[in-house]
Amino acid sequence: MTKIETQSSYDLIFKNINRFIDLNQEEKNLYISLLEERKIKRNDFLLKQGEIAKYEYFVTKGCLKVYRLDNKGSEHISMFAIEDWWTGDMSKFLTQQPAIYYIQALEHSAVLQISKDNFDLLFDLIPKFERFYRILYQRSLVTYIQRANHGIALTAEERYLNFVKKYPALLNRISQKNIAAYLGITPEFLSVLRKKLAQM
Amino acid sequence: MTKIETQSSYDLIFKNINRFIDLNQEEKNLYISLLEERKIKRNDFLLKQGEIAKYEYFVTKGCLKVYRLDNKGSEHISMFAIEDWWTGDMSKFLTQQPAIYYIQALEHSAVLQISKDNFDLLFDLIPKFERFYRILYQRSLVTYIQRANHGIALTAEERYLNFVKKYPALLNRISQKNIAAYLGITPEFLSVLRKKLAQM
DNA sequence: CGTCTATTTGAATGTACTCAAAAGCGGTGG
DNA sequence: CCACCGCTTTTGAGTACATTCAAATAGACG
Repeated sequence: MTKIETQSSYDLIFKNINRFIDLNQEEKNLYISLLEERKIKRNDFLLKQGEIAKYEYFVTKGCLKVYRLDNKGSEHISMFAIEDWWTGDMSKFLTQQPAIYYIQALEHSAVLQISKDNFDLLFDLIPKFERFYRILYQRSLVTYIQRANHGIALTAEERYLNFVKKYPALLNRISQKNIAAYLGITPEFLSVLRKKLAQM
Repeated sequence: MTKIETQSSYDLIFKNINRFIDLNQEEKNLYISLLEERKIKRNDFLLKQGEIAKYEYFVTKGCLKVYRLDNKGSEHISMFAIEDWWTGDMSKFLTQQPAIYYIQALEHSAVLQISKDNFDLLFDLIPKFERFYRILYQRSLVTYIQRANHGIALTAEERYLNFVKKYPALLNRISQKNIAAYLGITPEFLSVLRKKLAQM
């Protein structure tokens, strides 16, 4: 039973990787040997600000938020990560410095994590992964360029409508407070917006 | 004379690429054969919204802005690109669809451009470039994640101060109108902010 | 030098925030 | 499985940040 579950979490990550590169069984086994499984209970942290960002994560179950606190103590969510998403504090993972982000579970969750050492090793052992990450980062970049532009160009209402359209599955899974922190507005104002939009 | 100038524009791009990978002379020659040189006069366009985004660009001289127009006709600048920077409309370059961005020269400029066909070919001919772009995109991603967070978390004043700190060289090179369009504020309000900051 | 665009200044307006308090909902322990 | 406690959401009043529109001044390029 445990074995079947384990197998299925690897199935998910290989299906993800297989979008861009093909791995043979030997390469898959090698890759698995570089990963660690980890379960996180609701509200627990995968990473806290100030800790060294030792790992990058692939979510196999549940839902997490990546956020930071500004100097006034307000929370700003950088991304939500659900099943089949990659996450981490990339800037500090690369340099192995203290993280500026918190990563917290919004539901009971499970991830596969890879350490910086193994990440570096990966490219030597299986050079194909250069291609995988090249394409993965390319796509992420497109998303973040758009998000950056939306942040400065759209009103709160337009950003909310865009979120609803882009991530309908997250709407019923994430609290309004967290959605507000993702959109960069107060929960009170999101409440006002939703009321107004419902009346239209 | 022309030959020396040509040589120096390639020097710049190889110095840039050499940050992450080493190329031998044969590989360099092959790479050069995939590039095209192009000069753009001040105010002319490298790309316009609606045109197919055929190329990615490396700036060897001058300064360009990448921007889009919203439904009200307001300009939103995604990035400035000066010497030694890569630019283009990445999302539409990858899919070879009509561009959503304009790319316009703010000064008389020169670029090296690579077509999508040659870009795809590049990874087959010189697989090392997977690594180069993996690292390049990784770093760009860090910048854009931060820019996305700043857009929703910081006030206009904080974003301006951050710009001044991060890109001091661009301050004396780019008009306030364009800086305002980059920061997502009106030129009038930037003028007010600067006056206030000067008095402090 | 002249023209066109950028910048400054000010008044009125709109968008989003803060603070406070009430109502609603959901997870946890019993 | 239910009831309670704590957190989330709603609602409202007052305020701050940033925009719009208009007009005057300054500055840059051909």
